[in-house]
Formats: sequence, C-alpha cells, structure tokens
Amino acid sequence: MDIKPTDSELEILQVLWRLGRATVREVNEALAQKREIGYTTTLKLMQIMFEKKLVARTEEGRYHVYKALVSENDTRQSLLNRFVDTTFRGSAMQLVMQALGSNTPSQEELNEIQKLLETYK
Amino acid sequence: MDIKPTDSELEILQVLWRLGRATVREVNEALAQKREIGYTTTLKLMQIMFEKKLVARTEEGRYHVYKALVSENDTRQSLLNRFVDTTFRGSAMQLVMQALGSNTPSQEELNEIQKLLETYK
DNA sequence: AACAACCTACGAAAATATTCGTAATAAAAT
DNA sequence: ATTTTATTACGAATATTTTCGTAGGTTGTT
Repeated sequence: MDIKPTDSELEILQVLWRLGRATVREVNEALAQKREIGYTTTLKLMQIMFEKKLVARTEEGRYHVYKALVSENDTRQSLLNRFVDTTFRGSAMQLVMQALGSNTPSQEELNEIQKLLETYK
Repeated sequence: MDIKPTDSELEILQVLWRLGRATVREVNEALAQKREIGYTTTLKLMQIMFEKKLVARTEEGRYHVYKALVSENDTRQSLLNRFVDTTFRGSAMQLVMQALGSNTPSQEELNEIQKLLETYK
C-alpha cells in the first residue's frame, strides 16, 4: 500500500469520508468553512485526484458525484508509516510514548488501550 | 512552538541530532548513504536552515560547523501535533490506537507504556 | 608561482503543489 | 427565446521545495 495524498488532497478525502458521496460544490463548501478556497481550485484538485485514482466519480445529471477510493484507515496507516519513518526513525513505540506523554487520555481511552495491550501479553 | 521543517530539512536535522556538530561535508556524506544528493544541494539547504534559525553555525578555519537549534523532542512534538490534526482529526488517541494496532510492542515497550498509563489513573 | 582541491555564496532551473481565470456547455429562470 | 446561473475542462500563474551550476575565494600541493 502506498497512498500518499498531498495536504490539500487529504483535506478533500476527509470531507469525502465524512459525507460518503459528494459533488464538487459540496466539498468546496465544506472546505470553505475552514479557509478561503475558490470553487475551481477544489474542482481542479478533485480532477487530479480522479486521475490518480484517489477518488471515483459518476455522472449524475450534469454533476459529477465523487467518492473516495481509498479508505480512511488505509490512508492513515500509510501516512502513519511514513511519518514514523521520517520523524521517529522508524520507531512506532517512540511515537506512541510521545503521543501519550503530551495528551491525557480519557478514562474510556485508557481502558481501550489497556485492552489492546492485554492482547499482546 | 511551531517548528516545521520540510522533509529535506528534517533529514538534515536527523543527522545533526545524531552527530551533534557537523560540517556540510559530513552532513552530505551521511545523506549520500541513503540517496543521491549533490554537495551544493546540501549546502544550500543548510544555508536556508540557517536563515530560518533551524541551525546555528560557527566559522572554524575555513569551514562552517553547524548544529541544530531545535531539539529532536520539540520538533517531534510539533510535527506530531500537526500530523494528528491533519490525519487523525485531532485525536491523538486514535493515532495511538492505530500505531499500537499495527506494531507489536516488545515486552520492554509494553512495560513502559503500562507505567505511563498508570500515571493517568 | 602555478595548479589542484576544497569551501561558501548565490542565482536560477526543475520538480511539485496550489490557486484561479477563462471558455465551453448545459440547465434553469425569466 | 433570451438571459442568467451552474457545471466541467483546461491552461497557466503562483508558491514552495529541491536541485545544481557557476563564480569567487582560500588552503594545500607540486
């Protein structure tokens, strides 16, 4: 697996994962909530993502309706692997330690992590 | 804190963190072990990093000797925060879960994590 | 002294990513 | 029917990052 969307592409994927299916306009409106971005900018990005097979689209009436072709989980995993390699010299556990060290988990999260750790024992 | 080195800059920081102090040539030789890279490319990058205050340098004889001005820990934290935001929608715990889920911790690492979790209870 | 081997500075090319303007077309509204 | 509005396609401008060639200087070698 080697999914590596750029930052902008990832923003768009986030929207598509949330909405499931969406037109360019819908995606653009979602992005515009967070920052300035022109309609044709979003359009162009989505066209590029279509060429890269990051998304699929179907013509419906005069619209194109897009959906993600890569799952959120797979994408996260792929980006995580890269990130661990470049920033933590390949040590996922150092990343875990640092993330735990600077973020206080909720009770519920603590339990989940505990449970996960149990399976390794 | 807002340290955001580019990928190439991070590579160089990694070398400096490892070596402590180093000349451009030393850094370049370290990088060249991993991939093709010209001497002046490394030089230019380090000059840019000097302007950005990512590194300091002292003239020694005819060389410049460089050292990192940002710590590995602070840089990791800064990049981690960004990464959590962009890829895990701000949820550090989801990142922890995914990292744990796809990497088997050693016995020693398990203990360390356990210990860390205890402090939250 | 002349030459080779090195260093830094710096501009600019190349590669990549982001942004948007314009044109062509189709649907909707008047 | 004409005009307005919404849509895609696409080229190109802009911004950012990476790469390297060339020039100018200093040290070391012959």
